[in-house]
Amino acid sequence: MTPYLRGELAKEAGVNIETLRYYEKYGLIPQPQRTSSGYRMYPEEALERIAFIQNAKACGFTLREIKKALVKSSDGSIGIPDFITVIESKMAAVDLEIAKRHKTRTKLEELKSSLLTQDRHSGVQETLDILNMKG
Amino acid sequence: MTPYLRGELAKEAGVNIETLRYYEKYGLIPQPQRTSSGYRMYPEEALERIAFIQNAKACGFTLREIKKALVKSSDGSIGIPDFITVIESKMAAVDLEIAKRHKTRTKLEELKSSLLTQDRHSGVQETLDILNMKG
DNA sequence: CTTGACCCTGTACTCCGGTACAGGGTTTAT
DNA sequence: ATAAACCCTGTACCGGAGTACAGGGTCAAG
Repeated sequence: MTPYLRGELAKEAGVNIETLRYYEKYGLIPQPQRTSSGYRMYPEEALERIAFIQNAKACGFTLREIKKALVKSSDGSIGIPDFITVIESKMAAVDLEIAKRHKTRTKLEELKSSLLTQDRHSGVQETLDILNMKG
Repeated sequence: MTPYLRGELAKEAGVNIETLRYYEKYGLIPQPQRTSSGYRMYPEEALERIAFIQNAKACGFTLREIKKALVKSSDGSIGIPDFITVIESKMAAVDLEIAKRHKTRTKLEELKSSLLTQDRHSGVQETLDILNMKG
């Protein structure tokens, strides 16, 4: 099965075929070998690399951050303590996002209950007024 | 004080001056009257409209959704029950986002503790392997 | 030997919510 | 009268993560 052509790898890894070209240009995956006619031939490891990227993405890392991690790791210049710092700041960012969404949810609940306790015959203007409240 | 020029309204509403032009083109705020020389003159209501938009944005509505709501409300064709449905589906969406972020957080925690319990002399490859785990 | 499915390249476009800039006109104060 | 501080327009750009398309080349099957 290995090596994979671009379409095969894309299918196997569950990403769009163009994404592979994008990642390559972005520097997230190394330039693969080519056939004599210029077709990309990906080794088995490419599949793991893509999986790694998807996983890191799912952890909330941006491609830029993933790239940095990959580059640093090939240097060997980053250690576990640094990595933990990165993870901790990412955790803090995620916490912030969660808090923000909780606030949003509260707002929405308030809005909903204002609507429910409102006069049955009031119109939309009042709805807008409610949404208009500073809060 | 009213009517406001564009810069005045922007300052008063706490948005960038260009945002007003953007909202106007987008159809979120009506075309204001103009002076003979073409300057926009916003009525007092514009301020409320901007506040409404900011508020709805803070509730997690996109500009597109806000526009839809505004358009419908000027029709008079949307009632409170519809609005409640909209709010509820937005709440569900927010809940989903919160859940997703909780999952992310868990992943990050796992990753961190794997690193902490790891052999002090292990390198980055192991770290990458951890991130590489399906999960 | 032609058809179809693949591959190559570069470039442009998508969404979202604006922001910035160039090249002018106007208004206000001095 | 002139400078500063506004305003006008259209258009391009930002970041993030791709996606789409045009205009070709290649490979395997029938």
